[in-house]
Amino acid sequence: MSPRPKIGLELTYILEAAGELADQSGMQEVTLANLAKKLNIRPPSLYNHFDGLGGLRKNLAIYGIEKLYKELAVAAIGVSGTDAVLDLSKAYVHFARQHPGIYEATLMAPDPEDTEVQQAGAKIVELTVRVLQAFELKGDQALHAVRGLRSILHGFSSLEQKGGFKMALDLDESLFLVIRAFLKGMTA
Amino acid sequence: MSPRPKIGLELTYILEAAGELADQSGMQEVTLANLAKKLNIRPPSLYNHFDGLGGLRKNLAIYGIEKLYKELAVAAIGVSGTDAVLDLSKAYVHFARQHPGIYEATLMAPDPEDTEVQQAGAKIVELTVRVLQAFELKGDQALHAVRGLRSILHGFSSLEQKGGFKMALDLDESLFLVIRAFLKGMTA
DNA sequence: AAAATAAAACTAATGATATTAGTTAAAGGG
DNA sequence: CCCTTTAACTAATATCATTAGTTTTATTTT
Repeated sequence: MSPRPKIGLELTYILEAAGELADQSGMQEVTLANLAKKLNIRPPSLYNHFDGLGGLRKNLAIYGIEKLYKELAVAAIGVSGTDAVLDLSKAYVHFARQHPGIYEATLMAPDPEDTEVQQAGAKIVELTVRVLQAFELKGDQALHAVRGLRSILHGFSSLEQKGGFKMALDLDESLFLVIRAFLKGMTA
Repeated sequence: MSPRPKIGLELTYILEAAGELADQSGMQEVTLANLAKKLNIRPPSLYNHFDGLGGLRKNLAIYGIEKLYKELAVAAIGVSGTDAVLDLSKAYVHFARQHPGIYEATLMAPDPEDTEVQQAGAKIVELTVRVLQAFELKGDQALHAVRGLRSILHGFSSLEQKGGFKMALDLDESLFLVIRAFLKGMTA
């Protein structure tokens, strides 16, 4: 009933190529033309794998969010409390530094409200919730704290990437100080 | 020596049109074609005012940063300490909500390292420094704190805009709680 | 007032892009 | 061995940014 399977594998392969393109040259260079050139096929052939440029962006966003989640998940293993949050934070900014294009893609889905995109992001939220559970925040406090931590991590990564931090001041030190202050103030 | 002056005014007028376009339809819709249509001129005519699409993005970024700065500056008048930081934060997210496209443009300069873009951004950094001065942070602490506050404000605004906060939970309450926790932890 | 100048519009043409339509080759299931 | 489906292809179209060269027009200068 179906010849030439391995579609799932093929798509992953294409997304890996797109991810390399993004990391090397930025998201504005991941066009169907450039991606096709890298894969040695003609641009229209890509429509067999996803729905045009928008489809590519959506798939690449999900691919990136899941890739980020995997790295965050291993960073959160075997630690708890403040250390767990710091390790998670370190892993987050490390990912953004090592994969600037993929991280950028993470936020460039044509429709952020799309179910699949939301589901991928929800896993990171859940992970953050678990890591913050050790602080025994009561009621809505826990949910507010998740928003706060995510804001810090995304804001810091995004500003660092866009060259927002000009001072000659250690970046990781800034991050750790902010995270520690946030946790201290949240639990006090 | 010069006919047809008023270039400065013209450019501002064009940027206002581009800003409306951005706020109404998002930055992906601010193309030279769409902008020219809105202004009732032909796309090549825009090259008399700035250097192509990249030039438009750069100018719109500066325009947006300065517009944001003005609103932040008035919000920081007549208040000090925690209240000043909260008012500044409120004004920041309010701007991002009211002008999503212009806020987006703020981060879409072709070269964030560009001198003019950096200078515009520096004014916001200086304002943040002044607002945080009441906390009498010692040494590098003050600089780290500026990075922290900017990370929270940008991260929160960006995630809110991209639909990152799905929980039915008051947004402003989250922001104020995070800011308060950050300040408390920073000064403790 | 007339001429010179410079800004800012225009038309026309080019190249890159995404996209659609319709076609072809090939691999695996029946 | 044939059929079906996948995934490639070619050809054509529309939109976009951009460049080159031209024209209009207002202001400045003579």
